Amino acid sequence: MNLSKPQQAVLNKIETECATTGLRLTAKRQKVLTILIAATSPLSAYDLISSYQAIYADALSAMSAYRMLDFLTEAGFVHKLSTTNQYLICSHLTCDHEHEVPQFLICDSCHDVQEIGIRKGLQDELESSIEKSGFSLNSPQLELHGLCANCNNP
Amino acid sequence: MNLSKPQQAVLNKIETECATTGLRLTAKRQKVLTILIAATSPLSAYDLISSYQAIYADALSAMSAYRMLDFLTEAGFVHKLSTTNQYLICSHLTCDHEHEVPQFLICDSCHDVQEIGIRKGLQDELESSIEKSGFSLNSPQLELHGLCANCNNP
DNA sequence: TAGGATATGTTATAACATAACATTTAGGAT
DNA sequence: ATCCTAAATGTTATGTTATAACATATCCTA
Repeated sequence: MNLSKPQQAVLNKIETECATTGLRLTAKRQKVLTILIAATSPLSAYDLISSYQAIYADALSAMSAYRMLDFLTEAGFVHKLSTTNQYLICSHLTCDHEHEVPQFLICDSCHDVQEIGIRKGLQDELESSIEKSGFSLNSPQLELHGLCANCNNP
Repeated sequence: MNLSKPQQAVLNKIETECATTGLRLTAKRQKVLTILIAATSPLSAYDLISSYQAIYADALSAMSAYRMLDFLTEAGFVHKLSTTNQYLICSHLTCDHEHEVPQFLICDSCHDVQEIGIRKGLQDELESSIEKSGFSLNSPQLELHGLCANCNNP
């Protein structure tokens, strides 16, 4: 499967990180990851299974697909959109700055998804509104639905 | 089905609002709503179906359940938690202040859910970080996972 | 190189959600 | 009052998402 240069950079970065941290990026996991890196939009688990079959001429069971997705999500390489049950590569992997709370703008018209970084002030505000309750956050993720710039001005 | 006084107040408020706005709160919808008002934790659609059967000795089909839930969610009386596929009554219906962006703190240990209001500063910050992209929001909802105060200090 | 941990294979099924079309009911117009 | 229409509900079937349970293979390490 052919990746563009920036896509290849993402894959390289993940490979390096796995080598460093001891996470096992097996052949199948790498193939799944490659599909997600190359995808132009978020994929459902079953989309992924179809792509896998089409691209690698090899079956991927639902069970395996979900296991791979769990692994990649756990590791922070991939995000799951709970509101649409889809998966997408983290778009901030090759940034240098500190990893932030992922925040997704999901267009309900064209289904495009943009991952934006949460701003510091916002994150602070969010956390303070929560700590008051004695609640401790566990990697929050924001999914915001609406219309993207294109669909707003057709 | 017996509701506590504050629960009854929620139901009354919704009945009044429907009478005012012309929304049709049919008998079945009211029964579903009553179950959700009385529930001590969020319910899945199929939880609701079981409760309905148990309480009203009458079948509720999946199709109907989802239709009722859609209606109640559309109307803003009920929220859906996308991360857990569960539904719960809006806990701010009998507040006087302006209705806010719903924000949920979901405990991954005891599964308790707390609905807190988003603070003004946070909402502003959120919106400004989004408008920059030309994106227009459509009733955002935040679901934040972590551990509640009880589970933090057992 | 044996043994345990991690990953994957396999089968089945659970859990969540909606399509499509028929029928009933509520409420306004005449 | 009763007809008409839109909204709601009934019914059947099926699509979609996700996991349980147990078998087998592979990898690392002592």
